[in-house]
Amino acid sequence: MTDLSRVPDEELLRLDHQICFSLHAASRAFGGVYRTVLKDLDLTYPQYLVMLVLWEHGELPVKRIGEHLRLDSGTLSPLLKRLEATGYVRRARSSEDERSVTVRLTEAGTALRERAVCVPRRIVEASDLTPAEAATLQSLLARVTGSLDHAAQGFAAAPPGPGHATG
Amino acid sequence: MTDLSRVPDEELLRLDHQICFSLHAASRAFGGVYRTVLKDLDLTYPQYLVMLVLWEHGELPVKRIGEHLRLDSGTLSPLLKRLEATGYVRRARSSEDERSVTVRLTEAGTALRERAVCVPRRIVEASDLTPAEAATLQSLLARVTGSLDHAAQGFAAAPPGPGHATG
DNA sequence: CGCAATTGAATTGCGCACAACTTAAGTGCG
DNA sequence: CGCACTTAAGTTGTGCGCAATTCAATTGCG
Repeated sequence: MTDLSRVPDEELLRLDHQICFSLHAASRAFGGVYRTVLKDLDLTYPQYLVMLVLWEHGELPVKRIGEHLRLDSGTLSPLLKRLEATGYVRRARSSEDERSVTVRLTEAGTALRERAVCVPRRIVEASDLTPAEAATLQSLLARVTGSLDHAAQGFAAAPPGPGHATG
Repeated sequence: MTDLSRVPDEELLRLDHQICFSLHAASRAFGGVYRTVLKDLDLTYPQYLVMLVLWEHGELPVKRIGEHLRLDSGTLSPLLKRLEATGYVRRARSSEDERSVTVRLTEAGTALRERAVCVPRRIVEASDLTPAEAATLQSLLARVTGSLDHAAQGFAAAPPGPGHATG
């Protein structure tokens, strides 16, 4: 088991280049393929994510959508306006709580699901991963995201503390 | 070995939700941690990537930086202007080829490396991955990026061609 | 040489991500 | 009740990422 504390900083600087850059590049590569595939549906990639959430859960307040996707109103408000302009969703203030805005699918938005059903297969094929690899990748990413979010919380709590290895 | 063609579309739609979203979320989670860690250095995450390239390769034309990071001048031009405004790089037209702009580190930019050396360790610790896991993740991401780029090329080359499944 | 094609940066326009702030609605405690 | 606090959306400003366009410099070919 490699002891991280023994690896010199200089080397980590290169390793880091590999990992952070790989993730950055992979994310953009996915974005590019989604962009191509989703063009026919008049959706961007983040808009597609919102539609997936709505197809799965039905109507939701903006807040809930944000929780599913970890996005705040600063990102979602204009995005949802564009989805509404395209005609896929409708936004309406909740009558029970006037602060809340409920987003629900229009007929066009519901119907779009039929046309979107072929998207995942095209992406998975383009990625050229076996289901097992995809599963490995997915679980590693989920773990990393959890750890990083946890660490980010720590940063907020404990300012510029010196090396506090999570272990 | 799971045969992808047997998995129903409906299920893929959910699986896809998992994979694409995981990557998206992980990328943003990394971004958040980098943002925190890099704030002291007056660098954004993409600016940090550029600095890594320059620290490794010395002065480079914009074109070369773009090749290393897969970014075009539309992204790099304003980013490099900001790096120049911060005082980390200087841009100058090449005398041999007036079309080309050479980017080189200033003293401050070179000196920054010393202060950036601790960044990777903090990120790796925050991600809570073992070196082996990091290696697995990195290689999977590299493969996916390659495949996706290749597929994207295919989209460009063969416009609305009939089913040319990548196999 | 002369002119079309190519190349490298930069610019413009759009959309996403996020921080910081604003506004309006709900909640709670004295 | 009244007033401070919290919460949900929205707005503003900055910085990516990318497509499309522009412009100048270079290259290539007749």
